[in-house]
Amino acid sequence: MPYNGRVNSSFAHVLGNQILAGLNPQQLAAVTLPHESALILAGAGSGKTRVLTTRIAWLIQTGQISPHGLMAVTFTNKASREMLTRISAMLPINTRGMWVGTFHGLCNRLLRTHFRDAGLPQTFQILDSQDQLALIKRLMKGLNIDDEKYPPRDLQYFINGYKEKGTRAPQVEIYDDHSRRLNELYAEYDKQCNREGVVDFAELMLRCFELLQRNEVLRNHYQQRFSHILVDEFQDTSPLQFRWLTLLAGPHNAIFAVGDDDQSIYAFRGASSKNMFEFERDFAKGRVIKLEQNYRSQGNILDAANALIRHNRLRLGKELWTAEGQGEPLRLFEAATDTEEASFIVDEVKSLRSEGTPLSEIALLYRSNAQSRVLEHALFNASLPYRVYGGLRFFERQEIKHALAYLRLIANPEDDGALLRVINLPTRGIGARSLEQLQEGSRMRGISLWESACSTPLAGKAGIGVRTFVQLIEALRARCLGLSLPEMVEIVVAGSGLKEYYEAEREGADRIENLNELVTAATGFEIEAEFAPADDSAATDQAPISDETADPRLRALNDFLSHASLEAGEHQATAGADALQLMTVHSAKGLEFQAVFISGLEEGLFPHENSLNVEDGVEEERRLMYVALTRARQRLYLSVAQSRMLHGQTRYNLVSRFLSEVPEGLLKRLNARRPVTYGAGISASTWSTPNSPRRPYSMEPASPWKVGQNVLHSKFGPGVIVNAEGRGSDARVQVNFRQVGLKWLSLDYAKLTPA
DNA sequence: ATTAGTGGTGTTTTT
DNA sequence: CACCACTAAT
Repeated sequence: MPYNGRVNSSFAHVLGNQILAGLNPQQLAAVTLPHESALILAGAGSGKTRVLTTRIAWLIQTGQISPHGLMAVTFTNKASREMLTRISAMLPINTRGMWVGTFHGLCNRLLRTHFRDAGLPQTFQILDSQDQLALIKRLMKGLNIDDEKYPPRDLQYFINGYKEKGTRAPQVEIYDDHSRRLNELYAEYDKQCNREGVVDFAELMLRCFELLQRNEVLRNHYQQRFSHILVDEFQDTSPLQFRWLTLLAGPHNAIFAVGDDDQSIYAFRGASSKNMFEFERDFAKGRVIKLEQNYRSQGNILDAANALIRHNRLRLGKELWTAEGQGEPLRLFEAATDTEEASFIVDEVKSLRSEGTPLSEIALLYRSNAQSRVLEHALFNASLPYRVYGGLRFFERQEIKHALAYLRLIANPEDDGALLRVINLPTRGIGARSLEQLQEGSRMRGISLWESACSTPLAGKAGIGVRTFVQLIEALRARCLGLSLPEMVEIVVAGSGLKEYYEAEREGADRIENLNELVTAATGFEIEAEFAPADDSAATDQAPISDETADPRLRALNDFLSHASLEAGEHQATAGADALQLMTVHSAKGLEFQAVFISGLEEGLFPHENSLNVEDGVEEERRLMYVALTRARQRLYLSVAQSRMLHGQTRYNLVSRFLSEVPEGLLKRLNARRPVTYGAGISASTWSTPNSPRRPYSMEPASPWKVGQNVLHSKFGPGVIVNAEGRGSDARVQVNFRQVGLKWLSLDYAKLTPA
């Protein structure tokens, strides 16, 4: 629907009232702020998304801007979809052409439109983290770098870290030989990306930033266009993203930043909630609105969350409250093993379901993806339907990546990574030796592997294989031009030989299934794209500055490939069905459920052990726990497993410190710990477990000190035995103490008491 | 050239 | 345990 510039005022008045109805005073104030930058400190469940979308609707409805005159940025694709859905529910406009998206999505859009100005090929491809790591390894091998001394992962971290700060290799400060070498590799890596026409995630941001900084005409154009910039989850912005925002805002535009410093959980990715302090000081200039009324969770849940987060020092300060009642206490279950924890969860889920809670309203949260296995196993055996978010996503599966590599080669033959992935898959008799020759050739002549493959005649079988491959790609490309996207994918899937390859595999059935699914995904993608034909270019071409439209025959393919990298895809079976929701705490951010299980509340896991040595690491973990707690509306379960199978071996952990930060009065312990006597007068304590009365160690001869035993030391405090050796007076045990960590103690000497 | 098998190693969270 | 990199056998 075309925008008329101004809406009939009485019409706007009526609709405006409808839009604003039901907002609390703080929300209303935020929604109707004047055209100035402001910071909205919005606690969990305080109607953050509602405020954001209502402001957009209000700005448009009252004629202050057109749908093209604003930009709204989110972090996840989920969030941006949600925003678009809500806007279209409020306003009778076509949201397709609006600039609402993730940072990376919007940067991609800008770079595609101005690829020439950005110094990129029209068909540049996006590397996901896997692709990036593969490129780094390849680069290092080519340069004969010792990957013991310079682990590829470290280099990846080094490169991304600097890119997220907006620093190119020449500007990096060098401290020692090691960082000098890393930085040389950073420069080499960027050169290689440029040669191949590929761009990693961080590069997408940085390239776009530099484009706007360097090109005044473009910058002015977009500054004039986006008079309002709205940012969701502002606490998660990196320094570079912050500078990108302020560059687009220029001196006159307003940035409406919504965020919650207590929910900042992406510091590891370069995010810094310091941006919030800086933004308040330099842009919002004291215009801060706090949204503290929570509309989601009942009192006890909020009390727990507030009590927990008070242990953090670095806060802007904010306390959630609710007009609803206290509700139920939090339910705590302490299991002996991870398996027992899982079967407890299964039992509870079953009874929740029988009480009428839809499975889709129940979430199982955990700190790390690896924890989902045990839960999935138990759910599968209980035949409860579930859906796992995260983990290996659709577009990250190897068979899909292989198919995409063929498509990428058709779009951009310079993409060495794509070529290496499929030149010998299915096998064409091209082995390591021949590949080395090709790589050597392209390194010497400074050309891509593709060119090398086209021009270097190799002897024997390999030579035939290479020629077959080159001809195959060229034939596929020729057949694809002029076809629709799903037809292209169809042809590539059928013509690449991938299907035959997987048919020969024993476990290839799922993979073939996924390849067929890829064609479906392409069909769905094309249908969506058709809803917004030239909507965007119409708006962009207000000024004659965009590069000529991409070859339309490749445009669809390129868009699809970008989509595959940027939105790896919650593309899974059982999507619509009523199923339990399994996900990491990170991916639960922004969601809410009637009942939530937080499992694995153990030291080393949550908080994660890797966070303990990081500056303010535990505070970030605590914020993560805060996010987890505030996902629940009515019922919240917390569970601990005393022992857990991890990395292939059983580990014994202490109960998470976060549990002791939740006031005891808010908890209902589902299994009270009580002393149990074993053997000849040897007193031990164990966990009373109604669901599985037999514990593993009840099978073994009684002994006072067993691995897994909780103990109390007069000096070191509480701990758990993690290891034991020796007999009689030589007997020693290794204890993991809450306060002082691991210690070996002689049983003859140390004053240990069972706890 | 390809594959199967071995041994060593490292593991958070995501666009 | 799962993913590599490397080796030995085909």
